[in-house]
Amino acid sequence: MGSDDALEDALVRTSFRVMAVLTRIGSDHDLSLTQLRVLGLLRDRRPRMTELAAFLGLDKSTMTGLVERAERRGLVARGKSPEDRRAVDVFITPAGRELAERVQEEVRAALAPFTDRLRADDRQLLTRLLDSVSAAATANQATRGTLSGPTG
Amino acid sequence: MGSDDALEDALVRTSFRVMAVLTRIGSDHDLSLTQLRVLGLLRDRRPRMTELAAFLGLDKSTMTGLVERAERRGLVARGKSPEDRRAVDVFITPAGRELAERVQEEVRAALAPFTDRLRADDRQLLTRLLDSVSAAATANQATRGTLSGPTG
DNA sequence: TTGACATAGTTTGCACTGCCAACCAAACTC
DNA sequence: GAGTTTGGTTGGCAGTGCAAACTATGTCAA
Repeated sequence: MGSDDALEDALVRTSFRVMAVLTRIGSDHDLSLTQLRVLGLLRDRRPRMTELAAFLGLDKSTMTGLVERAERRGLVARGKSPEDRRAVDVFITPAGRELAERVQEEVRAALAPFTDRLRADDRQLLTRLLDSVSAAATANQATRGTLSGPTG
Repeated sequence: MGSDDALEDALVRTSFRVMAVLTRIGSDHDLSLTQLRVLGLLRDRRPRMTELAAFLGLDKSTMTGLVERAERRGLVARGKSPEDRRAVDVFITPAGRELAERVQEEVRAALAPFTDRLRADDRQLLTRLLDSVSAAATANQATRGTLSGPTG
């Protein structure tokens, strides 16, 4: 098999570091990791509750509370779909967008010190490699995500 | 400064993918991300409650419940320190160690498909670059973490 | 030695996260 | 139009995590 697992272990270690940064910055703004993701997702989407839940890998009942609290804070809003009167779609408010952008900047700034010690060409290389890994994960997730529907 | 933020964004994206894998595998074994970390940490340490909390960046009161539940499941145990009768140190049980190792293998296996599409030399390169980033993060965290602990 | 203060953990109370099962309402199906 | 599926909410439950209050032990100084 894959001889040694150094790469997998390094991915896990690094991910925990990154999540620690995200958690800290999120909590500075009273946002959980999940809410951070929601805000990020809504920046360029206007999904329905169920779609949002699928994106996040959460149960739809979890979304109700998540959106409800974010709505109470004025970060997102719910709209009724004209096509399907059952459906509720979720979108980000101007305040939510502003917060999402501020948080993104803070995250970038907080991560920069860790990546700055790399040379410019290494930075570019790392970006490419991570994108490659991430893309593989996405493709795989899409495969599984589809399965979660009606059948196998 | 750093011109574009592609690297920081790639780190965040990849980290979310990795955490999704960890979350899924953890939940297969009824373990939260935090419990996964606890078990991992205890594999080669026998810290006190407060040290453990500092490692994880959590409040000590949070540790009480976390350890209590893991102890109830027989994964960890508490021991009284002979030097300081206030102190409680935490260690992993054989069952806990076995579970931790099984989970680690599953995580490696689950991540392998994503990294396998890289060529061997790219894998090695990525490992080196991630370790470099991770090490920088550790140094930085150590600086902050140490302040709460006894000393440097 | 005693009194003041610091440290290690626990307890209590609170809000949030996330799941499941049950439910309602609107769509689709035959 | 009865039966089923789909979209979302509700209620109940366990776990996570924080903050404040508390107990017990340790430390330091007068």
